[in-house]
Amino acid sequence: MDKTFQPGSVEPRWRRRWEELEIGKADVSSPRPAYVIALPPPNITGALHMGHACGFSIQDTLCRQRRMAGYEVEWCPGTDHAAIATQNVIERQLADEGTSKEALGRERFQERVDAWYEEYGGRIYEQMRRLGYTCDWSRARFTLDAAYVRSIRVVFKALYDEGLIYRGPRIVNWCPRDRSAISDEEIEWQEHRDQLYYLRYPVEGGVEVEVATVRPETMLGDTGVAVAPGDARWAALVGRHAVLPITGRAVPIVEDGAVRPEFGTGAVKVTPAHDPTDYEIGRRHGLETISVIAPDGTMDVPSLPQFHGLPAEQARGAVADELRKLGALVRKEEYVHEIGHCDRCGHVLEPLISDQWWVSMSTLAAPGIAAAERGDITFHPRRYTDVYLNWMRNIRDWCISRQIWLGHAIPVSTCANGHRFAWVEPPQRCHECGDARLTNDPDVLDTWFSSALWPYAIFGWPEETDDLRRFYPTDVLVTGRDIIFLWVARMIMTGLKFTGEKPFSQVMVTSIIQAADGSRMSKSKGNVVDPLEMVDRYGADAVRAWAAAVGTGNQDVRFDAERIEAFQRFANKLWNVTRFLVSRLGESAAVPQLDPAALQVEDRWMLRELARLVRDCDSSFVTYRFHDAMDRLYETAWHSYCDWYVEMAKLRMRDGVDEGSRGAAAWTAVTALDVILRLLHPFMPFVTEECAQHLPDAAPTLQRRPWPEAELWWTGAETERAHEEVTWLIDLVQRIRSLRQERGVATSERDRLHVHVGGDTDAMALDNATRLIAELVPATIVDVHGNGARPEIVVAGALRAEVVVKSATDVDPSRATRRLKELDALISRFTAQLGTPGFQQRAPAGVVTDARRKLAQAETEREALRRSLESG
RNA sequence: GGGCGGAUAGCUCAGACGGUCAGAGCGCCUCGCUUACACCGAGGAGGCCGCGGGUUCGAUCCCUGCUCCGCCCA
Repeated sequence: MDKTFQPGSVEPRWRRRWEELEIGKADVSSPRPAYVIALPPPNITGALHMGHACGFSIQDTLCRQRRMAGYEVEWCPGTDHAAIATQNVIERQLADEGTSKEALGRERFQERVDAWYEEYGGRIYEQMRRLGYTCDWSRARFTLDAAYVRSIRVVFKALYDEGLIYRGPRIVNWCPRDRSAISDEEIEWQEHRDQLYYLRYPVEGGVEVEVATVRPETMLGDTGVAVAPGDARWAALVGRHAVLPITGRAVPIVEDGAVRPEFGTGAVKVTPAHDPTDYEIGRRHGLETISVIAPDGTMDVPSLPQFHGLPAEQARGAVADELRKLGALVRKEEYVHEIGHCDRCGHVLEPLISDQWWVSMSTLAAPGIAAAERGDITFHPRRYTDVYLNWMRNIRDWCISRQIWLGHAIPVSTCANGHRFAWVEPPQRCHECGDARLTNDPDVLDTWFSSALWPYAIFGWPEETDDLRRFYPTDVLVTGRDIIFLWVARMIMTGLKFTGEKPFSQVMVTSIIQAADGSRMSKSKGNVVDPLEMVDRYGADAVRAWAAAVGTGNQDVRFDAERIEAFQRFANKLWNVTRFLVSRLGESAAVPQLDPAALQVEDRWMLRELARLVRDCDSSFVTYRFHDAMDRLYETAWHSYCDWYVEMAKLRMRDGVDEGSRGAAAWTAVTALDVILRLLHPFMPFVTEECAQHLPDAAPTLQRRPWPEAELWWTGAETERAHEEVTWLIDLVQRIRSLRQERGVATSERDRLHVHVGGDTDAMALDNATRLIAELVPATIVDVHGNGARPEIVVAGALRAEVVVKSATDVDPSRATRRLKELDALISRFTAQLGTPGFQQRAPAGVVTDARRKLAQAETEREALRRSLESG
């Protein structure tokens, strides 16, 4: 065995083994209970990022644990066609080649897309394998698979025929670069420093109204002026008309609650065609909607050639100049505000009126709200239930059409006679009149529309497949909170609607991984961390353990590679303690038969620690708090097991000691390590497999070993007693070590320390305590009485040690004095607490007796210390 | 404008029926290459648990106000 754990050489071997054994492949006909996770499909052409590494690692951990616990696990992987992102990439390529998709035509464009998928599709699967994920690759799905496309059309047609999908003109967030609508959830807000322009419009009757705007160019499309209801500054003007400069249009002045009186002058221009709030105001007051910006983001005002065709941003200055000439521009001031950007391409969004397809959401939302309210679907951490419900209760209709070429065509045709209908199979004739002259809708569906069916469409819905019967509904969905609305809510709504069942019962929301400075990781900022680079540097186990440790908390995390490095060391620690056992017991030796009578207190202490660890891990899986599990595993494996148990049992594992005692130590050491490795395996699969392989009775993979359970006797009364006393002993050893170092005794000097151990113990014979102390401190134990030295008293629980360091003349009372001060503080604290009026009556009995016991203990120790000081 | 979350050791973060719960990792200081591990071991320093009120026998934890910092929605 190598002296250090080498992830680079170990990992490929185990990945192969798992593939050969088809660990991830689910058997649809097995009698075991099913446990199912649908992987949130990453972009097929994308690369794994830290967010994936975090969420996917957590899913693999869940799956590995359930396999060990006896479930038939189906973790269905898949990829998403990410329409806009992919189209952007290919359009850039075409531009580099000096051509465009329009020049290519739809068919040849599609060929380019297919070639791109061919080349890059599945690359992300390879990356996932590097991290040891055990998805069921045999069932991998892609959102453009023929069967999947059919599922989408079935859903679309059903919603359409029911009247829940409609088409109509509305204001949408429009991306001029993608030439497509974008849903509310896909907007990225960024702060901009702009100018706030104050404009003066003449009002009928010789007065004026002054409005403030950051977009003077849109005034060409103004159809009103609005003020807050009851605003005294403008009340006199309400109901009259303002006359717009440049266009000369007369527009009404109205009162509307959406106007914030503190903004600008309290009066605002209203451009219903180019601002969502103005659109609403316009609707409320019956204002005209005049569009002045084209879908490409340029001004569309043929009657004003000086502005027509200018990009809106340029037109802003031009219009402002003209207004200045007309004396309508009062002043400008700097103004900071947030502007929506397309989260796919980053371009500034332009609110525009356009014809789009919509899903009416309120009827779909109601069952989704009820399911969460009833607790049929629960979120972890719990607070996300409220986030979800809040959004669902205020849900707005969903714009599902996108004006791009790539993706699922909207399955709607219109015949020459004007009949419009939705279809599942591409039609030859009109469903109503049979006319063969059909026009297909040119738009495609929002990618999230297809994702909304993911948990059941992957198993073949609407066909009644075996997979669907066996694996749906799924158990848990693991994802980041940024797509609770985009995706989770929509899966719940369509799942309930079309399968009659909730698509999953648990939603596990993982932390978002931020850059080290707390900003968002993004390619454009150049601050992304590549998970594979982390795997290369620290090993896959370290990256996965990190994911568990940071991924399930309540908070977002700032990325810190040192945290990963800590788990690399942990893997090495496990490796080395295994190496140590193997060196003492021999490679693949049989597990020694246990003779319970030969168990020592430290063995029982370790078993009790193990029992607690098993219990804590189990509860962490129930509550989805993996950071707790990781914490406990790290602590128990490293500190309880390596630092204390193995050190205590070391002597007994040498040759030539009593066979019974040696056997009990070996049994306990192997049992404990085996349990730790199995508990840790879902989190750190590689190192645990590799270590377990060197232990007796190795299985081909830990995935075929059962999830550990604590034996009842590990927590029996005898074990409890032993555990308590060994805990005292550990405390005592730490105090003696501390004392020694304060006196400048080198760690390696054992001959100069003299200790006499006394006290009242039940489970532990004093000579046994003496043996352990000698080993652990380490020290040579002699009875200090009668040699003239003045001992210092160290107390822990019922154990007491009289310690002489170096010669008697060296004794420095400062330590004892300091400890006395601590004890005094402690004693006065408990005395005060016990003496507080009401405490003894009102506090729970346990707290009171606890306080009394601790007070008594502190007093005992103080007495002992005082005596030792006085005797000197 | 509305809603949510956060503020704990130098850094990154845990924390609990309200009662030795003030913790971990990293960093720092002092020892030590003791036959598993220097990717290590031993010891140690370091915190008015953001600020002000309130509830309580008792508050870092509950309530309230404030100050900063994020995120979401409009």
